Amino acid sequence: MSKLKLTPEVMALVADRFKALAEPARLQILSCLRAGEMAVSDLVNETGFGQANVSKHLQLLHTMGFVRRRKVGLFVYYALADKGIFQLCDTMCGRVEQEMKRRRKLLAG
Amino acid sequence: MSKLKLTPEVMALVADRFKALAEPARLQILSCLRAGEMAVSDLVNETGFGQANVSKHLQLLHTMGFVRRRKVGLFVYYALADKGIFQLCDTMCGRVEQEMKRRRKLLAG
DNA sequence: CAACTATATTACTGAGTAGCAATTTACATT
DNA sequence: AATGTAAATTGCTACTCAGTAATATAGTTG
Repeated sequence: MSKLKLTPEVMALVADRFKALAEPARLQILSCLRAGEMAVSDLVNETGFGQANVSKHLQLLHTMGFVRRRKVGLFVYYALADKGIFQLCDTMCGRVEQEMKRRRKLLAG
Repeated sequence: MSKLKLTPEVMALVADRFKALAEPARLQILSCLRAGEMAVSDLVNETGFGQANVSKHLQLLHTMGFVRRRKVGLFVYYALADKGIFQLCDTMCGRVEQEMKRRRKLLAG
């Protein structure tokens, strides 16, 4: 319960984490990882993004604590660090959904 | 329960909303609004940001559905649109806190 | 209507970063 | 050791956007 004080410094840290999720490419990568652990090359194939690109996105997601890595020989397997990411994405997804519903109702009315 | 399909288009919308929260200035504005409805000029005084700057941030937050507006004479009062924003920010704040705890433990050990 | 005030908008500059190509690093196999 | 492969890193270009100053818009008051 030790509530963290919302100093500008803490807010910058929070903002950094939101920024990590503020990129469709990274959301897509996280979405892929929902199915389970995957190597970088798998994610490259799955998403169609370039290898360097995927690698950089994964570095950022790892730095921000959203994914964990596991090295096996040449391969590096990435996986979601915890379930908390779902809550964040699902909450935001719900907001989008609600907004679309409101929009539809407005057009219909 | 009507789960929205995670098409790239939907993910872009979700990313846009995360992006709105991915800015310390906007988090600070939202944090101010936690105390209650405020006019633009109040937020300018409270945060120390420029008027144009605050206005632009508020536009974006409004577009993304995070704040509602209410015009009274010359003044425009902004307020948090709902409680859902707390959940998002608090969740992210919790992640930061947990990370700092882990960091401290690592240094101590 | 003229002067004033709160907010919004516009035009601009500088900083950050996504994406790509090329290279490097790390490990494996022969 | 030499070759091959997966992932990381680097250098680059193009684009986005935060912040600011100046201006425009909308409302109020004399």
